[in-house]
Amino acid sequence: MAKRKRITAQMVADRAGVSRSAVSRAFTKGSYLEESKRRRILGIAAEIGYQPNALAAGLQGGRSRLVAVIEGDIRNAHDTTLISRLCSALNANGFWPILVSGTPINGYTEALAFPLDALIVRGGSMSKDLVHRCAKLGIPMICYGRPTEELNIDSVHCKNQAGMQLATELLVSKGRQKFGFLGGPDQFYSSMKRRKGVLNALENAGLDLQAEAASDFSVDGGFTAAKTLLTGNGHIDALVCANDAMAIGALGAARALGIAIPDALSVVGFDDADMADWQITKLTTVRNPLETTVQEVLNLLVDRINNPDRECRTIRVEPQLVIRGTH
Amino acid sequence: MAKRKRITAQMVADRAGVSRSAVSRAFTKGSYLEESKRRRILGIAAEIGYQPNALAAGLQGGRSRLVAVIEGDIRNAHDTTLISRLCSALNANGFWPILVSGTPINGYTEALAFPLDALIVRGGSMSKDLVHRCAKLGIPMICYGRPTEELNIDSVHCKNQAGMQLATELLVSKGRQKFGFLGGPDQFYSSMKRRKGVLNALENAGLDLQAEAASDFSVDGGFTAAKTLLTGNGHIDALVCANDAMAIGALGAARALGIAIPDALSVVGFDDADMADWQITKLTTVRNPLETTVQEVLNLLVDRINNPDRECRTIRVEPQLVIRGTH
DNA sequence: ACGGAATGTGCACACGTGTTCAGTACGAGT
DNA sequence: ACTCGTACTGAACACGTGTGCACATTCCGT
Repeated sequence: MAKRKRITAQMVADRAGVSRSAVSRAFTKGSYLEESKRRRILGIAAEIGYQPNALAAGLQGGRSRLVAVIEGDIRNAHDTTLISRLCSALNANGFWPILVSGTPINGYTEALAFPLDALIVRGGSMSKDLVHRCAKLGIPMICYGRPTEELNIDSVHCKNQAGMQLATELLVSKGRQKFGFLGGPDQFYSSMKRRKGVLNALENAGLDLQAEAASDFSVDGGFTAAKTLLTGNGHIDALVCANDAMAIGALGAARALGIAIPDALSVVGFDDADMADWQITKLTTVRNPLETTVQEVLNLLVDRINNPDRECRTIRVEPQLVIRGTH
Repeated sequence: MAKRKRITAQMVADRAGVSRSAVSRAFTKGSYLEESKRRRILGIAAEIGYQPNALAAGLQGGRSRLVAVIEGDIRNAHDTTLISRLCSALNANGFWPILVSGTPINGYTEALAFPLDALIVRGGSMSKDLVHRCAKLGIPMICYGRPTEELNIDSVHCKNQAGMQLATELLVSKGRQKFGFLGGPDQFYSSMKRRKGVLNALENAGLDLQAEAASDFSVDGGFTAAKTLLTGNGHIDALVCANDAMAIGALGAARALGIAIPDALSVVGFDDADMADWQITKLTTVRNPLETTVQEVLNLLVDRINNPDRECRTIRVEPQLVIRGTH
């Protein structure tokens, strides 16, 4: 073997005694071709294992069905899950996701070597250069996790502020009065908005934020930060966390300190990640719905491809309170 | 815009007053081209945003640098992490991973529409058809998670049996005598081998397995199964779990039942997943090293591309005992 | 001054496909 | 019989690139 010889349409044509065009037509539905001939061609193709070369087809002017998914540096397990689902959805809709991860070399513009049908990127991984080049080349760009109206780019993101406000209001309604907030890295858009949600709810209730700490969206980070927060001077009876991982760390810290949950302390998170629903966790949280987000991204993408000149759109996904056992 | 006009080498050539060949050569290192001319070309290319079209280049006979990564139906969080790392590594080495996930339609053979440089697949997601077609087309196939010598396919997998045996021996050396085993789905190759490791260690120590249950590699599954196991008739002082997720579920079950860990019960897992090292967990486990696996897969791949006719190779990755706090 | 090596460049081909365009065969309508 | 429309087909082109080959130019040694 070794010779890596690709099976071409010409071979099928020779074998079937037809022209190469006929073979192409046999695979293109909506083309004129005598039914018996089409069946014979498809039969021979299956027999010798012929498949139209997607590269050549993509070159041929039309759509390539290739979509770059810029993963960037992933921190959050929830993000990894989202990407995985997104790729599945792309597959199911006949697209081929090319995953671009790791640290950016040229702001991820290397991926533009392919004639992409679209490019999907997380808000945090967008570079000016990438945006500029995509616009110039006319490649649709879909962003998730952050609004991008000002850049004239389609985007999908969860209503972070409203969601966290909902969760905080729940705790207020339970009679909690001394609130702490466990945030993520400063530059994270989502963490900033979620914090705002907490402050809004507290202001509406005439309460103040008693304590605050920032960590890195990880379980361990949450554990350490919560431990400090809970052993600090001011007493706290409610801890709102900017994501589920940190909330779970906080639960561990409370347990280590002998603080009863939810009797002495309410803890809520954000995302409704897998681990929030574990029986050993049962974290009260806010659902940041993956399926909806994925579906909306796909809708935007398909819609944009069919109608390249339409106005850009920003989809705000509705968060949802998930009542479990830690509030 | 809308016209999605790709910038071609010809445009750069016109602008620079050279032939199109010169432009191609400017981007191909190792080609003869006057240095000043090369610089001028690259300058103009950067200016108008030209990049060689990877599709056209791939079509041109040589390597396409495309690698299909068959993800299949992912169950395990650890698998998702592996795939993410794998894609990063492929990126870093100049390959473009096309992710194929979801349920197989034709045994994942649709991905062969691309002239792939290679195809990476998990042991569990291999179909006879896929193997056959790849062999016929001369596309290198790398498998991970299962040995595949009999199929003449390169593969990488962890020494499941030896690893679990190591962990069991650790518990034996601590004086544990009543062992339970928490396994995964029957058809999982890895679970089977890990169980064998437990039995080996016990046999060497003259001990019997006291109790056994099978679950689904998930935290919740582990929780439920462990609860049953721990409340059953036979008393148990050591619980060996086929992966970390189930072990963490088991830890939760023990806590719920008021069983002190590690005083009254030892628990060990397998994988050394992220969650095993959480401060709230500190699970004693066996490292199934991701980085090594990824690196070995990449080595096999590059080596195979450079030398298509070499003998197939099976790499057995050495597991490593990770001592933490639950044994 | 002259032959030959060394260096640099452009032409043309190949890669494998989808699709347009002109053209053939054939049946039906007048 | 003649025209017209219909069903079908093959030749040819375009997509954008890398590279073999032949040719042009420069340089050097004698």
